[in-house]
Amino acid sequence: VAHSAEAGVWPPPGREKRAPWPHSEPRTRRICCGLVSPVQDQVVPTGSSFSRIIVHVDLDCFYAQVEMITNPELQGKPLGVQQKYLVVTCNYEARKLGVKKLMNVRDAKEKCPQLVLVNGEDLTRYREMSYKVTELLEEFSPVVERLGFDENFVDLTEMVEKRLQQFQSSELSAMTVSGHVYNNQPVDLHDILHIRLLVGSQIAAEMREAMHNQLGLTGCAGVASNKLLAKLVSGIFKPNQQTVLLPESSRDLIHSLNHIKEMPGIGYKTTKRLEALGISSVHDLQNFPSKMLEKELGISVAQRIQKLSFGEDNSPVMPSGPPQSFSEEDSFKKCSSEVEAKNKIEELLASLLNRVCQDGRKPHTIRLIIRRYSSEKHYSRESRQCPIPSHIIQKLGTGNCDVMTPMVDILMKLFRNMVNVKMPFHLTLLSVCFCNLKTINTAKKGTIDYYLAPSLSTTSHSGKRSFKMKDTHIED
DNA sequence: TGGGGTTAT
DNA sequence: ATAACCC
Repeated sequence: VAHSAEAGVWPPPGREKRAPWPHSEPRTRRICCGLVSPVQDQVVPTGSSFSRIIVHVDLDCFYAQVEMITNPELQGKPLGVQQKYLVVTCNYEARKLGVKKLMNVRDAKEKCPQLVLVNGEDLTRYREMSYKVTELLEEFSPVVERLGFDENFVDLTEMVEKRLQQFQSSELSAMTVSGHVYNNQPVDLHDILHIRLLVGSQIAAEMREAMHNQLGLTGCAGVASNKLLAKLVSGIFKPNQQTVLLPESSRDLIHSLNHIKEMPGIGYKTTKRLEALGISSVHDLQNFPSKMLEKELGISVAQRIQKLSFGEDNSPVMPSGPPQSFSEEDSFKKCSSEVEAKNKIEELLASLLNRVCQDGRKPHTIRLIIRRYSSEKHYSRESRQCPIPSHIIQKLGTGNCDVMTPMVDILMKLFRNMVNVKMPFHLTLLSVCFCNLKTINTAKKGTIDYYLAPSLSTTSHSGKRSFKMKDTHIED
């Protein structure tokens, strides 16, 4: 919330207009009587304490679980989910036999000849189940942030406060934790922070119960005072267990990390740069001179990750709402002709059109992404994007109009803008992305909303355009 | 490494 | 448009 502190409102600017979807409950809210903490410069709810109660919910081997629900005969057998030549995830039977995530299919079969493999390149069922989980959690409390398909953060601060207000003081001595306590730390029922975290652990248990009863899914949960700590503590007891972190054990938790690369928020690149500075442990990062770190990484990254090293994370749980983009991609050994590329692009686009149709909102931008073959060189993608012409946007929801042909034409223009088709080329990935999604305008003519609503179909009479001007220009 | 996602610059 | 991060 740091960037919206001056406005003093929830949610931060830019997120508040997101559509109420998949159901009509508000996805955003204003924290009642919010105030700005002089310490953290953050909007927080008023109440007995400034500290938040956050739960991180992490499904066990999610794709494998979905496959076992789809085909119950797979239950009890070692199961791997395959994408191309990789086992991207596997169930616990397979893990016991030595199969690891992202293991080569050949290595996995060698380790575990009985391994059953199912193809998981089509994410449709995983995506659908993923949103069912998020929706279920939103029923507990509307502020839910997705991280990938199988993890969610929920801000339980208000829910815990409400439960405590209903509480009889006579019940206090009977308060118990649900699940594990990190480090087996004793609970102090006189400590309000402990009490609030215990209530959080009870809500987390109810969430996991609901996931199991209503969706048949198991998972872990971690309860703590911020997202970083909740995420770290959720993984302590696996699978299908939960853990709460009491404040006195925060230091132990972050120092249980063996290397800074295990810190969520410190990725591949930052790890390399830190290592070049001689920083490899959490301790190293804590003790490194702040000014020097800022010079090396920039003030933003430096301050953020050094706070992380102390277990501090003031980032709010942002309600994810409906997706910001839809994409479909396919990787392959080789694509070296325009016809080949066109066929692949048509496949990707067909799937995307189905998805975008079901969503109801309309994308206003389309993007084509490629990966070129390069021996030994690391991972780089290139993309071109352009606005979707308004006459095509209009046709998007409507069934029998052919929207494929003009869209493929646009995509092939983007393609030729990136790839010189008169020269030999070698691609290993194609991806099509719809983004800049806008809700259909339901504002009534003559109302304020009608005139304030961004135009979806009429020509723009003002000089201002809502899209960015660096979009590639596609001539008809 | 796959097939997705997000935000910041 | 790219680069970083997440799963």
